[in-house]
Amino acid sequence: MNNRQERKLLTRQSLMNAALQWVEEGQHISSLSIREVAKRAGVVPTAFYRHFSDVDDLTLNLVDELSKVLRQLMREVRQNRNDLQALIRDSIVRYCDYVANQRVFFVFLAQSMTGGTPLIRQAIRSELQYFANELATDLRQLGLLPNLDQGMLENLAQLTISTVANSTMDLLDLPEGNAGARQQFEKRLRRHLQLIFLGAAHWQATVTG
Amino acid sequence: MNNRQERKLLTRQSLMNAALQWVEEGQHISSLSIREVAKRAGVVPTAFYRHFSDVDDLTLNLVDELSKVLRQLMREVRQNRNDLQALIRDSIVRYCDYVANQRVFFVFLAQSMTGGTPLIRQAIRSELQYFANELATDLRQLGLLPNLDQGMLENLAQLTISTVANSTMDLLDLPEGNAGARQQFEKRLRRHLQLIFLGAAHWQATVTG
DNA sequence: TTATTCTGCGTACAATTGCGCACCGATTAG
DNA sequence: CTAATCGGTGCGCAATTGTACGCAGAATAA
Repeated sequence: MNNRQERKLLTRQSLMNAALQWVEEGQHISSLSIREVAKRAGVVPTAFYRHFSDVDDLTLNLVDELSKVLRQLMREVRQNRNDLQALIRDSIVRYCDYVANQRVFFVFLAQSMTGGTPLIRQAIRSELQYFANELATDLRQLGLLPNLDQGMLENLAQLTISTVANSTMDLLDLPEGNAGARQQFEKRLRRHLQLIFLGAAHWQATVTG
Repeated sequence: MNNRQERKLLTRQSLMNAALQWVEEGQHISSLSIREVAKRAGVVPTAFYRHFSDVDDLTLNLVDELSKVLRQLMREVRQNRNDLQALIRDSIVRYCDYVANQRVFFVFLAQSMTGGTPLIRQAIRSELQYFANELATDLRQLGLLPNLDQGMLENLAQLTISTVANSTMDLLDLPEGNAGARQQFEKRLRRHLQLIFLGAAHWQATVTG
């Protein structure tokens, strides 16, 4: 047979996919049993333990795995532009498209952001912080917002990322195939980001609290 | 014996408290079984069905129940002020205090916001929208931000509410008893809200996208 | 080659699960 | 006072759960 590591990685992927499938059916990952996920992966229950110690462990690895993919997405969404308005608009459109095409993915992450163990939540928080840092770097390089010091730039980036991240569940819950609702959502999110960046553009030492 | 309805309401409360206790122990509400919650409530399993059809039903009622309490809190946090900066600062402090004193409460709501059934998520969304509307009304009455039309005022309120709501999980995950981290959190949230309201103050027809 | 190390399989068992049923005793309605 | 109502009890049963144990056969190491 093939390389043993490959085989192992394959069933590992099967288990992870089975877990995502569970989430896709509207279930919460925490209500997934070892037997159930093993059955869906086409594996005997005890085989599960060759890969993960329990469901929480699987979940944590799933977060790590999906984080890699997310970073790839973020690299694609990043784009050099000088027009902040167009940047906001295009980024939103791209992001929404991606979310729509990778529903399970984001449902799972949204669930885990508030539902997992503290360890899992921490992992997702780190990931969001990573994105915020990348955004802050981009914004600095673009040279817009020269009035912001490093600290405020980071605050701005954090707020931006968390605003987008936390709007994701709303996006996921939109009735599918309803283009109107989708456009309305995008417009609202755009307004929110515009508000934030407008505030950033006017930030001065005036606010000292 | 006492009034029958009172007795019934009492065990109903017991069941709800038992469910919250489950969450308090770090478990997710979706992994709660009827037998478990009944045991904790000091009731036989089948008695559960006299009150709820299943755990989802209990969860939904729990959301409704807690929403009432939340509205009460919000009324307390509301306060007439003319100084926007002080309003932001004080509201944050009050909110954080409340969250710290009612942990389970908010952990449960945060969980359900992303983890529950679509119905439950919808219920929480409605609640947040209610708060946003109240905030919008308040802002209008305060007469600050006369430059915003009704639509943008609602956008501002939505963004504010969701920013606070979504920062709650971060607050809950702060190491307890660490006043420094707590202050740092409050400062960050304050900066975020300041950014938003600064943007609102400068909002004009300039942005038309 | 031989020996070892894996990975998945099958069985097994006690604990827990949802839920149906009959029952009982107190409250309430007539 | 009588009878219906209704919330809680107790039992039972089939299904599902976590996890321990030994086994087999392939990949790897010697």
